[in-house]
Amino acid sequence: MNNIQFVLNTDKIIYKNIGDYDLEQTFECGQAFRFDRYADGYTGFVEKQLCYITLQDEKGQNVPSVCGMENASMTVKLYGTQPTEEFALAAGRFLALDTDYAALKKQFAQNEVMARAIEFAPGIRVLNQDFFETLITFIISQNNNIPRIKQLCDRISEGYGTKVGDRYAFPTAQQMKDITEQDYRDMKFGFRAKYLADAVAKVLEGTISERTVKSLPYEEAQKYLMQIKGVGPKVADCVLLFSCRQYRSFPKDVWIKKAMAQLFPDGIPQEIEGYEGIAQQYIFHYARHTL
DNA sequence: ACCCAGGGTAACT
DNA sequence: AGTTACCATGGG
Repeated sequence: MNNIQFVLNTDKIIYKNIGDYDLEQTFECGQAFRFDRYADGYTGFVEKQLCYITLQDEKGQNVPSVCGMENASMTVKLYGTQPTEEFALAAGRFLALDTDYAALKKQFAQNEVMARAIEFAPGIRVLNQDFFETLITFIISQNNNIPRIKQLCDRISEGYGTKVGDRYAFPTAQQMKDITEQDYRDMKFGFRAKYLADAVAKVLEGTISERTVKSLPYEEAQKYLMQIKGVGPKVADCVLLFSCRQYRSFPKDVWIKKAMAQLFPDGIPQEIEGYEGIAQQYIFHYARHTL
């Protein structure tokens, strides 16, 4: 774990000495569906606050990527509110600034194939997103392509989320409580309609609680999430990896299955043990852009 | 028109 | 335990 070093300003937080980071690799690698490229960076919601995220090189110049740079920084500008120290820490965790990626990558790169995948996209970070949003968006993701997943996530946000500035936050479970299965069908969610209704209901009635998921060991947490209709091993793994810090959770989609067969015919290399999920992001990105 | 998508379920061997 | 059709929709 790293210490998160930051400076609070009136409307923004500046994180210092952040190590390798690439905004496009991080926000467009299929882990988050509600961040948009804007000006020199990306906008989206962090902890229900609308943020504008940019990276700076050692001279303070905005750049899309700071891989290989010393003393790079990240700026998170808030819309219409003042950052607190508590928010700065939470946002830092969301953005994975508290995790020592230099050490992880050094360990992974002892494997030759992993070294290649990391070199291809050294600025990927696994975000730590909101539990409920991650659950819902990855139910939507099943048997669906990324552009359309984004579209459907936007649709549900614009219909039921809180408007902040000119954008809509992803709705809470409470905000989604009156959406019926038919409503989801009318919004073109297709066969996922009943899955979404079940997920929201189980979260609201407490059958699925965020606190419980986060307290359980990996295997039990996966089974626990699979109580929800339409949540199988892949969706559960995505939720655990992208919102519960279960870094050994290894979502296996069609791309990863293809990539693993080709890149690692002998199975998962021991160099990534314990952090298969983080390693998986490099492999996923590498596979999608080269295979 | 055609294939496929960051899959899951149910109904089969 | 390991296959396979089917599910809705629309991006490319």
